[in-house]
Amino acid sequence: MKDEAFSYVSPLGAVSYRWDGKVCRAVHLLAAAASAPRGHDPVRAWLDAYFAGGSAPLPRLAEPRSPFQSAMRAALLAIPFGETRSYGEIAASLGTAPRAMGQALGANPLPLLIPCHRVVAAHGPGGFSCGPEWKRRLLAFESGSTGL
DNA sequence: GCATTTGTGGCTT
DNA sequence: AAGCCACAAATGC
Repeated sequence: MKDEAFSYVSPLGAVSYRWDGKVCRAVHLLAAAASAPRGHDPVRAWLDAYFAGGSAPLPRLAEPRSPFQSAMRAALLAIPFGETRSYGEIAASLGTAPRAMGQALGANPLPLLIPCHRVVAAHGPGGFSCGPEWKRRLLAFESGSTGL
């Protein structure tokens, strides 16, 4: 299968994702702008809807590497738009340790699609795989889109 | 109140 | 199998 790398230029930055025509295999948040987006795929539709300030049904994502990531994905998707959960909350929800959550989230191949940016530390901003600025940007965006 | 240490469970190599 | 980690809660100061 040919997983093509698409680039989506969002108001918050450039997002690169891999779409093989059926499922979204990976998502990567870039630091700088990239080439103009070109394909018509559910991923792009979702991104468009998301950055429009709303939520949309996720495209078909690649299956998680482990069952745990599946649960983690569900737990993350359960977080409402514009809200944030702590690692401890998610960890407790999954019945695991907070540290495992950090690793699992960090190993998450599909950031943004899976709202891992909505997961913050209990007493701090936490971290982000694709750069803390993205997390901050996304949270600020969601915060402004909802209550404003 | 802030700094350090330990407990913890999954992920990467 | 061993090391690493995007945390949290409990001490120590």
